[in-house]
Amino acid sequence: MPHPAEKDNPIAMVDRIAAIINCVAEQSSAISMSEVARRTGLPKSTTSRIVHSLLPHGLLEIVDDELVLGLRFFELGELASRPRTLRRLTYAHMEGLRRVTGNSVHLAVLDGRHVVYIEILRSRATPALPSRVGGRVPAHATAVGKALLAFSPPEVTERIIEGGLEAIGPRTITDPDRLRAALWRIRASGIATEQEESGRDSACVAAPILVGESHEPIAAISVSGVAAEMDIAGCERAVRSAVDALREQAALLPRRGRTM
Amino acid sequence: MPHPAEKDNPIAMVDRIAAIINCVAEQSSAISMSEVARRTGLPKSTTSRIVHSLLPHGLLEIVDDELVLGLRFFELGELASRPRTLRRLTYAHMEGLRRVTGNSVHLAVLDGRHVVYIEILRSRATPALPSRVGGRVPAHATAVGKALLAFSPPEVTERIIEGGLEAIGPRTITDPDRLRAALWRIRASGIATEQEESGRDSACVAAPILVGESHEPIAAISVSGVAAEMDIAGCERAVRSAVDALREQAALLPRRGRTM
DNA sequence: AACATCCGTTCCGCTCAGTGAGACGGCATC
DNA sequence: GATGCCGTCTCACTGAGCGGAACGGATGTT
Repeated sequence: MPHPAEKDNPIAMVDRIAAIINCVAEQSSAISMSEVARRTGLPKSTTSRIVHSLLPHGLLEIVDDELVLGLRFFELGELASRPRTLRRLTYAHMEGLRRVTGNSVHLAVLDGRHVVYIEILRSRATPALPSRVGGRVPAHATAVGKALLAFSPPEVTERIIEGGLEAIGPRTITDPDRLRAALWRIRASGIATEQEESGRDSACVAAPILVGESHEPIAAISVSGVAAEMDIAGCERAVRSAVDALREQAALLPRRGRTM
Repeated sequence: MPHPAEKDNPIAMVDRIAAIINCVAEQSSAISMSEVARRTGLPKSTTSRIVHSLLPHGLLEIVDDELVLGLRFFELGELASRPRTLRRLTYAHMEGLRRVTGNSVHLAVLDGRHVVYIEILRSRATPALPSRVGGRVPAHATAVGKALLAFSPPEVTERIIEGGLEAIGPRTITDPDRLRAALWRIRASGIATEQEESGRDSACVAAPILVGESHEPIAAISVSGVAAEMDIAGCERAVRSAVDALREQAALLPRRGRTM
């Protein structure tokens, strides 16, 4: 669930369509129409009608009498400008970080209470990471997320804290005041770290890419690896120099979009 | 325009939504709301209302008071199962083709009268290709497209021919009977070639990935490069052995989805 | 200053697009 | 042949969505 559907939407139809698409998307494999109807709470006849309206646009497809996301999403995903330009402009620096540190490098943006991974460069030294391009993880439980939250407007962070801090790793920060303190220190140092907060044995060093006079955090870059094997200080220096270099391209970097 | 919107849709709302999204997608940069209203022919008030319903779902974003595709499309694009499994299963063979031939390798599927590129491995020998992952090109003008059409049901091909054969390269086949003859030969040989049909100096050798007893063409792989420098016969052999190897994974390969 | 555009948003009475309970036919499984 | 689940279709009802018009703001023009 990306956005908590804030207010009452003037067009209920859009919410129904989104519910169906999200339902199909959440399912890793295919899903039957009745199952979609059951999970969304929509009547079967309504579900059937909407699904058949989405098919000719390529937004959904039927494979073996079951629903999957359509090819059109693949196309539109490649056209989405923000992730694409972000990828393009940061790629060289990410590749450099991987080479220098020998660890995996992540690029993520903040979206509601989650971070979404835009690009991941994997290293042999840090295999089997659960992260996935396009994947979504609670922001407070990752270094990139904390880096972004630390420089976001306070009300954004508070809203997330109020929503509850779910533990996803052995040492995820779940106490509001501990998180506030951590964010404060990150805001002072410009660097966020994480150890076993997002998963067992994980460690991560991240920094936000800040642009403009308002220091808007448009994305964050991290270096992550196995906790015991990482040179934290070295990674900090490397990440810091990468985001500093990126600030010089600030004019080209895509701003965060409003979604409300 | 992906699909010609075949029949009258029972839900007009979906068509409006799709029209707006397609309009934003076609624009490489951002686009104003009034401009969307103008191009789609929708009233301004209607456009405004629908756009504001799409925002909270992350399907659209507002950047500098202009519309762009939302982050959600990026996420959903990465989740679309057909392109993703196709990519994963063919990657090793594509990489092998690039190594052996030294040229660029394309993977594409048929969608209506176009092919959509699912994966592209570029080679230094063939720079500056206009093709793009997620990009869309008229099927009859490319080797991959002809490979797919040759093994598609005749009515599919005839529908495309009836729609007119647009020229996009110096030697694009625009005559219906010449195309029918070409497809016939491709169907016999299992290999499609192309020289300056999709662009100046381009040359391409493609073969369809056929699965099942019905020989359903789920995708096609091609090797492309500069016309004058290519070893056509060598590429044919290489491509043929790649798709033959892929047929053995037939059970894992994703079927084409129905969209009607 | 006054005027002219063009922008996006909001208002509000009308109406037809979309609803959804229920019936239906098909296809397994018991 | 009975039961259960599937997806589709029908159809009378109604309220969700429509869209012309008015509005307020930003920007440019004379």
